[in-house]
Amino acid sequence: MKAPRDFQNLKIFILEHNEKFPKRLRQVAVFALENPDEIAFGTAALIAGRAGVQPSTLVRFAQSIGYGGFSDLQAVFRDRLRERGSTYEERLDALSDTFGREGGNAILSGVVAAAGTSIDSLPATISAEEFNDAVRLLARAETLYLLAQRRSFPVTAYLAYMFGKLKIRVQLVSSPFGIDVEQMAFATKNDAAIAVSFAPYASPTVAHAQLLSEAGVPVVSITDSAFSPLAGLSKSWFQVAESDFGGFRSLSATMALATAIAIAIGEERRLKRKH
Amino acid sequence: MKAPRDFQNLKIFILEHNEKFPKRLRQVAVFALENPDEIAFGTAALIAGRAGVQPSTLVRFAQSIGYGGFSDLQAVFRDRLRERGSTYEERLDALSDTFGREGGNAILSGVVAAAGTSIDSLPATISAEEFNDAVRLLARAETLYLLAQRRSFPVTAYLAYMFGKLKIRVQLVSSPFGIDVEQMAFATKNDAAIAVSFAPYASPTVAHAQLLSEAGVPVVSITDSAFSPLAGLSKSWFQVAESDFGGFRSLSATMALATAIAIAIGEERRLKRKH
DNA sequence: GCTTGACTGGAATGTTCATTCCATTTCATG
DNA sequence: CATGAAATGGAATGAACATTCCAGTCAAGC
Repeated sequence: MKAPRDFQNLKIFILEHNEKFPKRLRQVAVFALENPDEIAFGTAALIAGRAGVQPSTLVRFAQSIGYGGFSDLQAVFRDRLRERGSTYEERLDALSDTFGREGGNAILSGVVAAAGTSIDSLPATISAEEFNDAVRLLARAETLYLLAQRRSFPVTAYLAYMFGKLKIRVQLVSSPFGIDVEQMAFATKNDAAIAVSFAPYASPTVAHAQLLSEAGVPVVSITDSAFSPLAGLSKSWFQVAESDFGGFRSLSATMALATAIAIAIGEERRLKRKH
Repeated sequence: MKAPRDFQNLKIFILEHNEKFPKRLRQVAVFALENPDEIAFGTAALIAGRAGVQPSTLVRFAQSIGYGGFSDLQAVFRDRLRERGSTYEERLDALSDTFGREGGNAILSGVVAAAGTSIDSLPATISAEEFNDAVRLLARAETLYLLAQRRSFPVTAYLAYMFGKLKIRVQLVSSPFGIDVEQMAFATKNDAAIAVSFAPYASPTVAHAQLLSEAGVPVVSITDSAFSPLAGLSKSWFQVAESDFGGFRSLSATMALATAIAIAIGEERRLKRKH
């Protein structure tokens, strides 16, 4: 038996052979895949204790899949951690010193790091419940009104495209024709709206959201803080904290959230239709 | 002397006190900050060898900043690696099993993981030289023509907004009026174009890019592979590999790249103006 | 129900480890 | 140049380590 020397393939290998392992060795296999960090850092005695086996069993396990011993196996788990690049936050820190001095490479890495940070922190500010509630609310709507201006406009443009593909009726309320208010007059409480705005909040977006909200149309917002004027008038709202680089914010995390919302609504409708 | 027990602050602490350390201890301090992974995994003897000091010096260093010993210090470096969440790729792997079964949370995490993967892989496909060349080319242009349709349209919408703030003249060639060709007739070789398109390549975008290219207008493209029709007719082009989740691709990485390009062009123009 | 081979627990072993200790060197200060 | 404290190198030490080994247990096959 010869197991691969890299973590990714080792994982697959172990999963495939899991049934063939005797009781205690399987115990080790399961523990290893579930607690890879423990394997990487712990000592044989410590890990064995946690996994409920003898240290010798760890060695036997490693040898049974073709490694020289436990230490050999541990090296694979350590390399896994080593090859994980540094955190986006660390990268941003490192770049903040050199901004302006270096060439375009620093700008690209900086924006990438900022986008990464934003995406990293996205799940933290959004609870599964809120997300599901909002999705259910939006999935019920006959027509979705999409509200955004300026920097946030690309988000609704993308949503409009996605909803189009999902065969969900939308009204993009950011037309250059100035008939926004007339458009929205058709909205009823059987519809719903998605409003996107970040500080400094574009006044048309807030006004439109207000108008719809007062007409009984449920509004779901994507914005940047609890102090946003959108937060108060929304049935539910999502906080997205886009990290900035040199004062510029990308839309990476907001786009990811928008994508998730669109997919989730599509999924919700698909399930409803089945019943 | 009492140094913090978490890596982030320890790093700051060491940097601040670096001058006060005696020669060998400073050697250790520098090595530790430059090779944090070595400290996390290596043994005292091994690390000492690499850093050019005696093992005892490592222990002395740790003790001099208030730690019990080297092992104590090492624990901080290990926690740093532990607390780095798993790779986006791993998260995607883990989710692929459960897609569809779980609720909206899985969808959100999935899209987030896919966006993270895309952003992770962005720097790999874009060399600093190419990026700088493209930026210089675009920074020279009098007017920038932005070409995109459908899914890629939000990217140019965002670019139009960014360039507007940077006081750079743009023409968004995706108007719903059908006067695109007439618009582009004004373009000269002193202008430039940014075209964005992914498979299946929207034919108007390709046609417009072709038109401009033949008129001697340099075109820079953002697309998804070397087989893209945009690749051939562009002065330079960027490859963005957006990972998908359940068949849907977000625009997170593309947005990050677009942001970086816009900032870099702004920076380039600012520097030019100074001279 | 007995035998055989695989599996497992736990003590034994030799090595490697972080740490301490002491002799020597270095450097600032008078 | 002399003196003392701080800094350093390197051997000494005892604890902790991975690994091996062996006796005991278990289950399958006849």
